Amino acid sequence: MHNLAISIRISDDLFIKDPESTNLGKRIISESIALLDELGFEAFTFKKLGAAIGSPESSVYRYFESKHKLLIYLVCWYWSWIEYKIVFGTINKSSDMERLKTAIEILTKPIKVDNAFIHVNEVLLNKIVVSEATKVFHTKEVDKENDQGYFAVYKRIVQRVSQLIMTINPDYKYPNMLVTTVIEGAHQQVYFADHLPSLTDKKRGKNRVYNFYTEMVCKMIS
Amino acid sequence: MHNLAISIRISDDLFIKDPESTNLGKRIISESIALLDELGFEAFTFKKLGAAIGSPESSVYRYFESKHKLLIYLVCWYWSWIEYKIVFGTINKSSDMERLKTAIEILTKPIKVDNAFIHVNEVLLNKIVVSEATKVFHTKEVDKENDQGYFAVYKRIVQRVSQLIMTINPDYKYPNMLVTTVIEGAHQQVYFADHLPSLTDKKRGKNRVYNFYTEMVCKMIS
DNA sequence: TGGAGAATGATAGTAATACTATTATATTTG
DNA sequence: CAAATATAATAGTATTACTATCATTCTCCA
Repeated sequence: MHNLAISIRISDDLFIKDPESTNLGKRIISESIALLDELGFEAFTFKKLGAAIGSPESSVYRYFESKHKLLIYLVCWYWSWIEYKIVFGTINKSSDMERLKTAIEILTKPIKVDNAFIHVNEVLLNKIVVSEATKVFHTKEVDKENDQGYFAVYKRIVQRVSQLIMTINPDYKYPNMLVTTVIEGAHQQVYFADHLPSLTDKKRGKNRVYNFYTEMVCKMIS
Repeated sequence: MHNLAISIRISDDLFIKDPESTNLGKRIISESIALLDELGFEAFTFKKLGAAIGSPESSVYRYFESKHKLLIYLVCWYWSWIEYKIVFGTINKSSDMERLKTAIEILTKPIKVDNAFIHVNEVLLNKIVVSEATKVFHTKEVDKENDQGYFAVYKRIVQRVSQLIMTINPDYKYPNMLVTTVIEGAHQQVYFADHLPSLTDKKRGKNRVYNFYTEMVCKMIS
């Protein structure tokens, strides 16, 4: 169908050798997604990943310095992909309010596969982001890694949506708080639905996360 | 001042030997809080903790099975303490709305030391909860640990506040989502203010987290 | 007061993890 | 076809997250 000549560009600092540049690199990406989903970040090791792709762990280390950096790489990839979806999804909308609602939809509704990137399973990657992404910045190295620019894409998405909000209501006081509350909250509700259902409201149907956070944004900025 | 004969009761499953029952146990608690704050969960080890209290790591293992269980213990202790503050803080209020606002205040405003528990520094413990608590349930063992009841206190707090909301507005559709969004969001905003300031709205002053989430709850349930 | 039982200390050991290093063998490319 | 590059195969290291054992100290109560 639509096979665009688009590739997601990730900061050079996140890898030793660009995994997009070789076959082995792409297998590292696709298998690490599968394995991270299966084992979780703690039990995931480069040795196991090596076994999964039929290569020694030393080969993986030629692409990524550590499993932590690999996780950041994947999360960055995810947010870059989301940013691209937001940009292209909002470009043709006729009002800021419509643009805002589309952005929230992309950020809160379940993910669908995107065949434009064959070695990345976006549905699994979203699951990983939902369950593991907090570990990316909840470490003692946050400040250093923030200085390195690892969280730039995420921050840019927040800025974009905040700016939409500020266009709609220039007096609104807490645009960043509202946007991060929505983005992180949405992931949290999905995780709770799977593992701690009493912490969410599962009965409210399939679009409850989208409905809840859309209503939240509308009420807050009006 | 007020030195109540109250002690926080934690589920037996979280420790091998009750740390409240001995002097060494209490030192394990107080030093683990200091060390976790200093090193972060990843760099924290029982060996280092042993060194800090002048005991071999094997002694620490007589109290806690693993550093993960110790973290859960501390987080549980924290939420039990918060629950006690909510219960006693709301008991004398004259309306449900006042009770709700008090609960939100306790959940979103900065923590002050509580001299009732000498071996626990609640301010540090709150910092640990803010930076490390997501690791408690973002593991592959969530479901098992949930079955063991490790998250009961947290869930009970969510239920309490949800019920307050439902008393005020029995038609409100998403009480649990709203409450968890507030609790987790408040911690997140504090973490962002320290490490990723562009993701929050620091300019909005000291009570911005409380103000933002109080406004959110009021607007959402009205 | 003395002795049993419990708590702690001292020390050792193990499998796994998160790497680094080295050399040999493919594979690509000019 | 040679040179450069990528990968495989293998080994090694410090640290982690434990478990095990035995000696010492403390405590409490008969």
